[in-house]
Amino acid sequence: MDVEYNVESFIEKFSMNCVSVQKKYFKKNQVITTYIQKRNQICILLRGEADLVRYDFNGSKSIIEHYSANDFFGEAFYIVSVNNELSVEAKKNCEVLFFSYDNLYTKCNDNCEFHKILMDEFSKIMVEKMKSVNTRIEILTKRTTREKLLGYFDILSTRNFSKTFNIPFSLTDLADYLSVDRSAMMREIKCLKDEGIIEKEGNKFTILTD
Amino acid sequence: MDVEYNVESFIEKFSMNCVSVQKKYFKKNQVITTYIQKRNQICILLRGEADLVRYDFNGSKSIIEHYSANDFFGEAFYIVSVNNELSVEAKKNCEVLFFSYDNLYTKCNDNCEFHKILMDEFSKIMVEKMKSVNTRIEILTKRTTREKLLGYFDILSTRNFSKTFNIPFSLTDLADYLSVDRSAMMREIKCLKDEGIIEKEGNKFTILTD
DNA sequence: ATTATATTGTTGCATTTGCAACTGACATGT
DNA sequence: ACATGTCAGTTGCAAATGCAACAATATAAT
Repeated sequence: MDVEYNVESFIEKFSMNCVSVQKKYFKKNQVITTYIQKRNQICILLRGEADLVRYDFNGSKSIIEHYSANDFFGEAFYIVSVNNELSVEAKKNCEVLFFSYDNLYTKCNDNCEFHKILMDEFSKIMVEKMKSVNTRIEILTKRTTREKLLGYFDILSTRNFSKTFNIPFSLTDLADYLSVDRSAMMREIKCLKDEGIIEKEGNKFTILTD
Repeated sequence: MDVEYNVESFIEKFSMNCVSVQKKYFKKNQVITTYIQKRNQICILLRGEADLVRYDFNGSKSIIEHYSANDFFGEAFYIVSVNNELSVEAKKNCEVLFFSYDNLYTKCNDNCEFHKILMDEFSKIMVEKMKSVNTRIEILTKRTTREKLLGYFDILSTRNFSKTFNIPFSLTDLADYLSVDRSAMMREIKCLKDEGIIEKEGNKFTILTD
C-alpha cells in the first residue's frame, strides 16, 4: 500500500547479476501471483501499479494492499492463518522481480549485492508492513462509514502535513480499502460535504474542521 | 491474541538474572501500559489475561488483541502510523515483565540468558504477530456480521481440527473483536442457530454445514 | 449467604448500509 | 470516429445494523 517501504530503485541494477532472480512483465488486469499456489515468494514491483485483493464467495472484492513502484509483496510478507484465495492483480502494465524467500539466506555467489540488500532490508520492510496493517485495523475497527472516512482522511492529512491531500487511489478502490459499499461511501462523502466538514475537488480532499 | 507466539515459561526463570527487567503486578481492570506514553516497550504476560484496547471518541471500545499467559505485547510490537490512545487493560490479576526494546541489543552481561532468548525469539514473535493481524484483517474486511462470525468460526474450527470449538473470550468481547454491535451480533447468532447453520451451548460452538 | 457486578439473551425502533440500477463524464483503443 | 470500458455521482428500496432499554442468568466479592 501507499505506506510501504521503498527501497531505492538501484536494486534493479544489482538484481541483474543475481541468478536467483527472475524478471517478468504483466499487462493491465493480469494476475501477477496468487498466495495459495506460490509459497515463500518475494516480489518487487519495479514499474506499474498492483493490488493485493481477495474475492468473497459472493464476489465482493476487498483490496488488502495497494502497491506502486519499488513496493515489496508476496506470500513471504503476508502470513495468514486462514486459507483464502488471495491474488495480486496488475492495475497498470507491470514489471516485477521474483525471488524465493528460501534463497534469501543462501547467497547465489559471494559478491551478490542483491542478496545483501534484500537481507538488510527485509526486517525494515516487515516493520513497515506491520505499520501499514496496524493502521488498516485502526480504520477497519471503526463502526460507521463516516468514521472510517474521517479516520482515513486524518491519516492522510497527518502524513501530508496538511489539511489538504490527495487520496492515493480511485474512489472505487477507496471503498474496497475501507471495506464499505461504494455508493454508501459516496453518499456519506456527500453528507460530509453538505455539513461543511470536508471539501472535495476530484480526488483532492480538505478537512475543514479541527 | 489467542494465536500469539508462546515462548515456554522458563523465560521467567532467566529473566530474574537480567538487570534490565522489571516485574510488576496488576489487579483486574488496571491499566498495564499505554502505547502513547511508553515507547519501545516489550512486555511479557506471565500470568493473567489482558486486552489491547482502543476507545473511540464516542466511547465505543475495540479489542485489538487479546493476551493470555506467555504472550508478548508492548509498543515495540504494535507499530502504527496513527496517533491513537491505545492501552492494555488487565482482565484478570496479572503478572507482567517489562523490558525496553532499546536494551535488546545491548546485553546487560555476557551470560544473560534472557537477552539471548529475547533476541532469538523476536523475529518469530513478529511473524506470529503478523499472522494474527493479517487474520484479523481477513475478518474485518468481511461486509456483514454474519460473514464475520462465520469467518471467525472457520478459523477457530481449522485451528482446533474440529467443527466444535470454544471461543477464547466472552460474547461481549467477541463483538468488540469483530467490531460489531453486541446485540446485533447476538441476533445474528440466533439466526444462524435457527437456520441450522451452527449449534451453541454456552461459548461452545459447532459448525453444522460443510 | 447475600449483595454486587458482569454476561447473556431479547426486542422495538430509527438509522445506516448494501444492492441494483442508471446517467453522464472521461479515457482508451481500434 | 466510434465503440468500449472505467469511474464518479445519484437514487429508491429492502435489509442489516446500532442504539437503548430491559429481564434473566451466571459469576465474583464481601
